[in-house]
Amino acid sequence: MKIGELAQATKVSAKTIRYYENIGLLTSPSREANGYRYYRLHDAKTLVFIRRCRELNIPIEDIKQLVEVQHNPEASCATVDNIIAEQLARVRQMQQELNQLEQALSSLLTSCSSKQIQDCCILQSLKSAK
Amino acid sequence: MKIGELAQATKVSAKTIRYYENIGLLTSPSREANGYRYYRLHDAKTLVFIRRCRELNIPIEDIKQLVEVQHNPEASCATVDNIIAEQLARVRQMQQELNQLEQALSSLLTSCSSKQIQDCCILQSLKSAK
DNA sequence: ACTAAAGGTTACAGTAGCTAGAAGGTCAAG
DNA sequence: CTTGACCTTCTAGCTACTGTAACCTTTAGT
Repeated sequence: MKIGELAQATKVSAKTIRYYENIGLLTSPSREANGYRYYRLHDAKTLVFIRRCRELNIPIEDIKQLVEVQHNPEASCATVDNIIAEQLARVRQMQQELNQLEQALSSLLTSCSSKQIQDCCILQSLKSAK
Repeated sequence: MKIGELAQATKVSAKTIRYYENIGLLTSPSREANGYRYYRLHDAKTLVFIRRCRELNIPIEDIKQLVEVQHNPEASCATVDNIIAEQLARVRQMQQELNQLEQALSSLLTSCSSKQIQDCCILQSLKSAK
């Protein structure tokens, strides 16, 4: 299949597919006589795997490892485990930070009933200490 | 004060201060005879305001508006209100997405007790449809 | 046969918000 | 007089793409 077809099949844009090849996340496919990239079913599978990982916000460098580790089926499962655990920790950290942010912003928003900048409580809050 | 002193006083790195000047978030300060940047108290206040906004993850373009609007104290408060409301909406959106992510990752993590990649349930989950 | 649209190719630049590094000038202390 | 801590400018790198330009190939319609 050509890159456009692969893009449609996997819901990853052609641009992104070329980008993934560029950075070495996808192996370079063979080319047709006209220079067009020619993909097999296997490539589609890999690409869908990659898309799922990206939807989970797993960084590309980690996805590289996940893809590579699948090439030797006797490798230990620990790598996979570690990567997922790390992502989970990252996500939980972000959740905490976002909760604090939500607090701060929503208390800012409820505080101001002024019409003019000079009396704006929001700005006052942002100027003064935490 | 020189840039290093300003950096210490505001807890914004000198590098970042120059960057802010570059992108037009901070106005260019006057220079001493040797070419060093020379800052006043006012600059420190502005910079602290900016730091607080950044801690709330407010994008630089929005902070620009918040800084500018303070120059005419009779302007309407609505701009400020809108910006904060927008940020809050963004944060709440991210909270939702992160919650889903957390769900997905933590259910992945509890699922695998295999030792070898070929039997790894995590990879299996990532390969199959949602 | 001609043409226009829809695909493909490369390469370079831009996004956000910095951070790191190189190569050099200035200043105070020992 | 030299060392070290500052300061200066400029360029490049980070993540994960996306946009744009300039060009080539294939396919469908007239």
